[in-house]
Amino acid sequence: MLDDRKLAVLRAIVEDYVSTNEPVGSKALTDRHNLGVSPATIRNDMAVLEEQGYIAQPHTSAGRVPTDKGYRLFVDRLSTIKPLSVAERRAIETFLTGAFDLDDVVSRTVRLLAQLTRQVAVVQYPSLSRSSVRHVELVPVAEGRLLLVLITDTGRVEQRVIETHARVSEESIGHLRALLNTCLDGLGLGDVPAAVADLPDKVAPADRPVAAAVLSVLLETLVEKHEEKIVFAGAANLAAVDFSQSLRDVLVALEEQVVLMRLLGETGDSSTVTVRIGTENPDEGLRSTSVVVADYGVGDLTLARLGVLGPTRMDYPSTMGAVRAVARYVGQILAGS
Amino acid sequence: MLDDRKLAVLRAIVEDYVSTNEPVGSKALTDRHNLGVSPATIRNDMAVLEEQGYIAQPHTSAGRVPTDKGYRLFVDRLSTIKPLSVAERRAIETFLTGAFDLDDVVSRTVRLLAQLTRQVAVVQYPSLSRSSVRHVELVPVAEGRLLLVLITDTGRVEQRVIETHARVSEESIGHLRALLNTCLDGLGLGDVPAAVADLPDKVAPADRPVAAAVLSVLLETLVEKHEEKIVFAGAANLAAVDFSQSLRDVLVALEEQVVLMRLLGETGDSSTVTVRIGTENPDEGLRSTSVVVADYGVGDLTLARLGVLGPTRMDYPSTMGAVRAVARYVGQILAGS
DNA sequence: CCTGGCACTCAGTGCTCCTGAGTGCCAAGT
DNA sequence: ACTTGGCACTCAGGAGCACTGAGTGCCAGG
Repeated sequence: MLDDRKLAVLRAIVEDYVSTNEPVGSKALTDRHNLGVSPATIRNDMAVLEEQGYIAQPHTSAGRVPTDKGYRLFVDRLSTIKPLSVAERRAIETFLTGAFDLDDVVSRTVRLLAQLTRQVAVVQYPSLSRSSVRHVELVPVAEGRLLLVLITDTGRVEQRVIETHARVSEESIGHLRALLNTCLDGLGLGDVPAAVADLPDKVAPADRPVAAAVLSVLLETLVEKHEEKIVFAGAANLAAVDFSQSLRDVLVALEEQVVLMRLLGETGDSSTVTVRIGTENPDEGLRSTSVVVADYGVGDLTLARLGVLGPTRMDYPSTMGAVRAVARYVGQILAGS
Repeated sequence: MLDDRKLAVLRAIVEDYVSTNEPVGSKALTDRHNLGVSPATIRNDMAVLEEQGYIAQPHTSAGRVPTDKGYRLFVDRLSTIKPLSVAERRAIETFLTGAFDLDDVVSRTVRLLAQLTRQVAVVQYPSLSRSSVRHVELVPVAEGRLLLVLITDTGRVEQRVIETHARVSEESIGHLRALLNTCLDGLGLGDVPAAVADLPDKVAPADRPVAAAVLSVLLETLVEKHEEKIVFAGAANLAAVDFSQSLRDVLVALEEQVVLMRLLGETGDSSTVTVRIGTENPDEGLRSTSVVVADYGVGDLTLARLGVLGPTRMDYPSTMGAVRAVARYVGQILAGS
């Protein structure tokens, strides 16, 4: 259906259009790439490509521009992920290794990725549900108030205040703390609800009300924080691109946590880097953008996702390279800390 | 120098320009405001106002536009802060009262303020240094590792990992924890360094190395986190305004923590709401924006600042009203929790 | 199947002209 | 001394128009 030369033509069109941001014509193509044929031949090929929906003309007397379908083909079959340069790798390393807590890792990552790709970077916090309990702590903070601190093996720390309505003795707290830790330590957070179910029976009857309060808050925390936090950076890079009037829509979308979730979330398959192009995006305001997403995690365990959002007209190979590299490094950093 | 009518003219110009976003001419002024004089008279007044630098013409045959100096006069002498409507107050209340931790309060606040003013909202986290210690907790998380958790009376929780290089007995930890809490409880964070200085002497000799490690991390935390966190929201509202090509500069500025710090920070005086207009701003990229800032805190204690950033052409009375109201409510929320 | 040639299309540019909002100034009125 | 109507002047922005040139589609010949 599409012979090799036509694919080469499509590749050339994508590359040229990405770098110049102008519709590319048959003449320009033969000049810049040595395809070994004349412009007229190219024109025939382009006519076919257009008929199949891979490219389009903004207006009759203009060159061709790749369609979403064209980019899709390019990403799937005509390009390979471009590894980062040594300098870039080193930059990542030095930039990320200084981080001292999870917030810091995430905020550095998102800024780094934005800078590296000159686009908008999006990073999801390591999912609570996929990590496991390292420690649970109960701290009395005031009369009738306890603080529950939950520390996970990914370095995430959640804290919540518990209203006990009654004074609780140091001793009871000690018991509860010990009980919680022996039962939950090392448990995957997803398994906590089950493990918690039969805990009340093991508590001295006098402490039951307090235990109930603590456990309900604990479960609440797991559920609530399951709606995972996502941050982004590099919005300024959007202004550099010409988004006609839809820039506003894109910014609005970025500020919606829910939209960001979907943005990263719905990539089902397990390849290293996934790309969603233009109208493949679920969200209305992001129809003219593409998203490059990768999982990150420790070892085989996927903790969360990160990615980059930019115009469909983006340098996919490089962006994919950057996203993949950063995802790997973040995994290493998390594993090491 | 400027009689009452000239001031009225300036006020009218500001109001009209803010609402229409178009240079306002003498005719339009007499039509929309009943000033009781003819356009010709207004023209004379406008000539004077222009000579004094309060207004300017974009080009010869156009109406007048307020200058930064004009807005300044308007804000200082020609307008009063406009209180929010009842509906708006209620919205604030319902929006903020659901918050369950500090992060939540801040993130709700910033989104609320952005929505209320239809501009970019900026909120600074309650400053660590002005709050005081509610509780210090030490938790062993692994062989040779302790977690230090610092809880302040503003609900802020800081945690850091301490490498002790050696196993520490539960007992030693208990001692240290008790010691820290008795010495530091209720202390302003600014006073902690001094109080910490003579702590090592009170520790059993065997525990000295551990204590030293803990204290140094504690001090580090105070210093590092003193660089206070600032968040913003509502960037999408910028796109609605026409910032010529400087939108990019504004976005860049917003993503720089340092710039945001300065933005909120350098308002010296103690009036409820301060306004910085256009070129009064320290930062290069924000020369065409104005900032409306207010302190917030509990009682007389100022904890931090929040504010709004928008085009110099903004509705100052309403914006100031919204900022002031939100600042008060946040104070109440923080006091109540 | 490729190629050169040719007629055709049309966005973008530069030009002029025109309109209308708005000004500044002046001389007359209160 | 201030206000006012009148009037000439300015100039941004829009409409109309011709021109240019990049780019196309198609066809006949290699």
